[in-house]
Amino acid sequence: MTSQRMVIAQLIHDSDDHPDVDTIYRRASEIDSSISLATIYRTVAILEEAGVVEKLDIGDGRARYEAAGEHHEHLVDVDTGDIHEFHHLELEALKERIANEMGFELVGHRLELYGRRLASSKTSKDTKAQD
Amino acid sequence: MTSQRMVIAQLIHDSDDHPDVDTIYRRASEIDSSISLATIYRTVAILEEAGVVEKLDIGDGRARYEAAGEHHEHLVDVDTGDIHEFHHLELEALKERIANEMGFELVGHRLELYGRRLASSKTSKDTKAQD
DNA sequence: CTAAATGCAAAACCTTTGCCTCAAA
DNA sequence: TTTGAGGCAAAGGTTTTGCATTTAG
Repeated sequence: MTSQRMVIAQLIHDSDDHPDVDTIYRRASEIDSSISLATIYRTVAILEEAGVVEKLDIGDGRARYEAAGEHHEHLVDVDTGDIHEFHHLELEALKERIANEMGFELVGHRLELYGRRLASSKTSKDTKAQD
Repeated sequence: MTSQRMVIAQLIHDSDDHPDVDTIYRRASEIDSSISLATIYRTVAILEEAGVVEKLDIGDGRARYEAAGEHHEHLVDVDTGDIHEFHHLELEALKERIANEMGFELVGHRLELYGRRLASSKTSKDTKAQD
């Protein structure tokens, strides 16, 4: 509705990395220098609530955000901090099945793999699992 | 080595829930009222480093700890906040395989499922997946 | 015009750290 | 005694909030 909100939503949508709030703040400031940190926090909360963005927690103590959409998982390169996305149907199904086996309906999940690049794949920076 | 450290280690080992630092602090205080919060933080960090306890992050902004040992995953009941543990070999293998497919050696992972108890299982409070 | 959103600054939370004291070996 | 651990309180980093002001509809 407001211009700030559009700037922030657009910005997250255009980001193909996984910016934390401070990064979003800095990028938003370049577009509208009057935007405040508080607005970033309030807006990402609203956007998340609305299902427009998704919060990501890779365990470094601050929230990251990405555009919502095709749900994918994240593999964090422990040496570089790079986040690689992947999508795995078998995994999706398995999570669901496990929840059901335990008597639950799966309403959400959080998964991050932490890995170190194998020597044999050092040459390919963009190896992806089935996607 | 010190009495405080033993109290804390013992306490976490005896807890079958997943206490956060403040809870550990309160429980430890009952045993030794002179223990300080700083010591809890320093000690859990050391115990984690030593592989004696494991840090758990269920996304509520504070760290929880449990005794290390058989690695299991957690399913959080979104209605009650209860944490249910499960162990699933197929999942273990799949995570490893996905990392490898992406050219990584899996060095860690984090998984939580968030679920709502199915009506059909409302009677059983202790349903477990294969374990 | 009216309600909602923003900015600013203060506060709330969890966690870490400096420094001096105390305890273990 | 000597080194490491603990207590206390202050500081750090991230996120939230109160309140007055501005903006959208």
